[in-house]
Amino acid sequence: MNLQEGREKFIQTWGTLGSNWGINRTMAQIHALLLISPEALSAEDIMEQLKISRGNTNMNVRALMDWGLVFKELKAGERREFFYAEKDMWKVAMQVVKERRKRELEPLFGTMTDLKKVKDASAEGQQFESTIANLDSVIAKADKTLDLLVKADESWFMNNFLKLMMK
Amino acid sequence: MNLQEGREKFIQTWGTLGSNWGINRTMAQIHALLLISPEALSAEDIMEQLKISRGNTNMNVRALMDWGLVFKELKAGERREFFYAEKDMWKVAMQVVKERRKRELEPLFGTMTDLKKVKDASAEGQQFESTIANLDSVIAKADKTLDLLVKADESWFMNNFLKLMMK
DNA sequence: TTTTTCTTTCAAAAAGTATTGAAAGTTTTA
DNA sequence: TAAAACTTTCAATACTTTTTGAAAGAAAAA
Repeated sequence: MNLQEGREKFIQTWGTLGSNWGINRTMAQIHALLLISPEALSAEDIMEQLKISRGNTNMNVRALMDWGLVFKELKAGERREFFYAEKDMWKVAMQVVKERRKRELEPLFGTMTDLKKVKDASAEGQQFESTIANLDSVIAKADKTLDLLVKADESWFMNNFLKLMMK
Repeated sequence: MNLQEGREKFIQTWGTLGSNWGINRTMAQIHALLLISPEALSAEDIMEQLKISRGNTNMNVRALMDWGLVFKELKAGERREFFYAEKDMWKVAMQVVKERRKRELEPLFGTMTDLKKVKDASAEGQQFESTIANLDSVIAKADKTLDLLVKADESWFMNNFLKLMMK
């Protein structure tokens, strides 16, 4: 497998992986392309390399910036914008965890609070209450663990401790 | 919010959550319904409660069984099949982790092995090699961590240790 | 064996999601 | 100010995924 084939395979694999996890395939492909590009790319570059339209490129590059995975670079004497990706994959993983926690876990807390208020003496009510209480405790645990993981990334000690644990 | 409203809200929330994570919405809704049902339900029950077709019900119940989240129950003197869900949400989470690891991480290893073979002296080649090597190490770390987590579930000591850590 | 009851399959239709490309918007340059 | 160079928007279109329902299959009952 030569470089060109490798690049294509990586872009396609990352795209498939993304769509398995509820992330737009093109968004993941642009991310992959930027991850393996040594220099920041313009919208035009991305359009050409992935053979996608201008609109599609623009939308997905912005989404990637929203996720905190891609940044703009302003080149002196250049009018157009260039984009580059965070390339430290541990940081990428932490950023994704952080964002999904914010976007999905946080709204869930509100819903769980509402659902925990339901009271009903029937068998169905009992099962409902018990499932909700149990789920709530698992969600709370997951949240604490993810928080610990993300914070570890910002603390030298925990960072090393975790890396040791995962050896 | 009364029981009926709570049940509907839970089913809808679980469905949305599932589809955010690349899981068929209906599959997640059937799972939610079974999670809050004290008794095992027949295909007919599921069809009625979620207002979906027989084919859809059958396909998604089977998918849930494939995931190891739902089981068949044979009732004495009853011809049709009944279905119930594992209700311990910690076990549910572990089962999902286990399955996704098997379905997605394992095939990834093969691809990474191929991609690691690419050698190219150009700047693009250098960035490609470095991104792939870094990604490979993060994936390997994640895999070890998930393995630890799943195994912990089966070990009394690690189970208690982890629960303590996540306090 | 035939009928009944239930499960499974799958092609067609519907619903949902992503993509295009042209037009409008914005910023810089002349 | 006007033109040029680029970015953003969005309605129409294309594509993907899900759902339906009728038919076929299977197992139990008559």
